[in-house]
Amino acid sequence: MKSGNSYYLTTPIYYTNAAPHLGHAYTTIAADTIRRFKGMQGLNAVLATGTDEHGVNVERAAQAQGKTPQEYCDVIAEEFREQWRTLGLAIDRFERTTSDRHARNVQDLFLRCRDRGYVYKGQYQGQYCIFDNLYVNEAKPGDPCPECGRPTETVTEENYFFRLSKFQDKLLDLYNDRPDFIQPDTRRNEVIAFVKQGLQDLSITRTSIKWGIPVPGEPQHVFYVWFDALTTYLSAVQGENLWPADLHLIGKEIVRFHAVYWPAFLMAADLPLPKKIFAHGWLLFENDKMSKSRGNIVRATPISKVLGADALRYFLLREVVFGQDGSFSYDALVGRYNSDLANGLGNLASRTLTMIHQYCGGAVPESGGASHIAEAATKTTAMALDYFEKLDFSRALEGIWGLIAAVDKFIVERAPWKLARAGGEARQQLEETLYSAAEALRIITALLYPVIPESAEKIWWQLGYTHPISEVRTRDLNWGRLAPGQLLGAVSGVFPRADAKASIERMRALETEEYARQQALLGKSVPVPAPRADSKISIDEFLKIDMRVGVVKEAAAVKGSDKLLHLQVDIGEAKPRSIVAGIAGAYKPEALIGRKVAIVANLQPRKLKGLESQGMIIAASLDDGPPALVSFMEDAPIGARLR
RNA sequence: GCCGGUGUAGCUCAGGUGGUUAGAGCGACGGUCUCAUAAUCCGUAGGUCGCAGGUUCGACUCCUGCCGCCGGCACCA
Repeated sequence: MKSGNSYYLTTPIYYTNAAPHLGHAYTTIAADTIRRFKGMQGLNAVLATGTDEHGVNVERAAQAQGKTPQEYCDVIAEEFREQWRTLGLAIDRFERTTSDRHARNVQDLFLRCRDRGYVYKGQYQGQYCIFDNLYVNEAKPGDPCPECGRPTETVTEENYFFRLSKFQDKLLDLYNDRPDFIQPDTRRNEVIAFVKQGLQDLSITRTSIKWGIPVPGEPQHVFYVWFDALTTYLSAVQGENLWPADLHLIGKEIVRFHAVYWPAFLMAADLPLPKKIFAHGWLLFENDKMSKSRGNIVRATPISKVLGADALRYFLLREVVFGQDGSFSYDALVGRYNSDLANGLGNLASRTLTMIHQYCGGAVPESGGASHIAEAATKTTAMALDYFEKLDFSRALEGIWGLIAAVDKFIVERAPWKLARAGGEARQQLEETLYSAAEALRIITALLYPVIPESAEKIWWQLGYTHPISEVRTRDLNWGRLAPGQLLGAVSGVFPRADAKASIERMRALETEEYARQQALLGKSVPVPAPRADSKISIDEFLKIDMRVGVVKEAAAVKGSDKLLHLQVDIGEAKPRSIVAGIAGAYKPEALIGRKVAIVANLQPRKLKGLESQGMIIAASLDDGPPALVSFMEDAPIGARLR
């Protein structure tokens, strides 16, 4: 049972296939912010994160470095831990899929599901690449392996299956009864649409993988990804009365696993379901998707080293609407930093505290404050708390900055420096002004603690407090709590203005270093799928592939497909080859006619959308980028062989 | 192809159930104060509200079609 005063939230557990980058940091920073906010509400907030360490990719990465999987994972898991430490994130539990208690949990969950009749042994049939030891879930017989391009083989093996098909109605009821279960609504709608079209049973074990948690009593079976990974949410707080989780914070790419599979597993095991799943959007880098193949992944620590972790936290939560995709760029980051943090909050703190030192001997003056500022502060507080509760961070921050602007304006209107010179009756006005500014600053600072904890605490000390800001509760946000007579601490700038050009250069330089360091950690062959030593092929093997120069005679879009073009390619044979190619995203049919291309001529024909494809067009492409057709600088004769 | 979302100032975005001169923040430009981090504050410039029709006395706001972008499914990988 869960204790009423607690709030348990999780991030996904991160796959040890990659080193931590800004995307990981984004989720974890948001989670840390929520955790602190819940703490401010007086709840015992517990944040769990961790690492997903099983599977073939990890096994292979370890092997490439001559390490055991466990040794390899120890290094990467520590890298994640260290990352969160460096960023000052308050991680309460760090669960690894390789922990003993987790293995027992996965096995228990499995047994509970099996005992209730939701698990059965069946035949898995699918495509498998022997070379890469990889299951290609959606591939059809004859399809190439996405990793190495070799043909996949149809394998049949004995697996355990989970009866996901039994849960369609229960899941739909769940989404219907608890509209907040999946947020934002667009994700919810997608999940409902997905479940409505029917669910297939899920293979949850494999026999060909070794690096994983064994099925009880049958060690040749090992649990496959999601059954293992999702269960860490239970393992992380085992025996702590914290389950069910109040919030699973995830990225939108793993919504299905959390919103469909996970509740089904739990229902099957008769365990309570998490309260809410919130999927945030992707962080783009200067409007492009961050991906390994583009080489535009950014890491968090270089940013925090130059502008501070709080600058990054503020930027991510202010600039990006939580739940939608957002864009990171160094320019925008520094822009936000200077305009909002340095000129806005930092400057307000600096001017307010300095004036109290100069005009009031460093003690909070005696006053109730100006009523319209008190009102504005009260309104802003209510609004910001409401937005925080809804995880609408950008709106909350926007509102808080409205209050900062109001106080700045008020200071200029009152001109305390003039009041101080005037003396006499102006004294009371001066004190009211400075009390208002200081009290507003106190409230603003406390409200911002979940988002910028380190800087908020600095301002907090400067306001003269001796207890940590983490002890502030929402009721303390009421106007008038700042005690007159309280002696301020020494003033020092919290967000010094940044030279845009210099700081960007510095961040870029550090980023390069950090990238190199992480690459070394991972072993070179992991991030860039370069050919490995044992993947060399003989010339004979190569010559089996018959590549020919051809010219496109006809090209047309394929009905009912976004990606396919149907081409007629002349390679000097009696009849042009009919070739179906997935290049519609990059090429208009008419632009291809007459173009010289390279094709693989001895590929087994196959049917795509009812059209026979008698070959394959050679194109260069990244995982997620548009393909670029191979072409020739010099005139290449039709039918010529490539070798 | 089906479903959903979206397209408003240079940038990021607000604009319940249609109604006087379409807003904010940042950026730019001009000015001001001097407590403060060349900060603050005041002001100015800048928008055919994706395009084309339609409904209406009147549409950014409703309807239809088209175009662009994003996502889900299918498909592909």
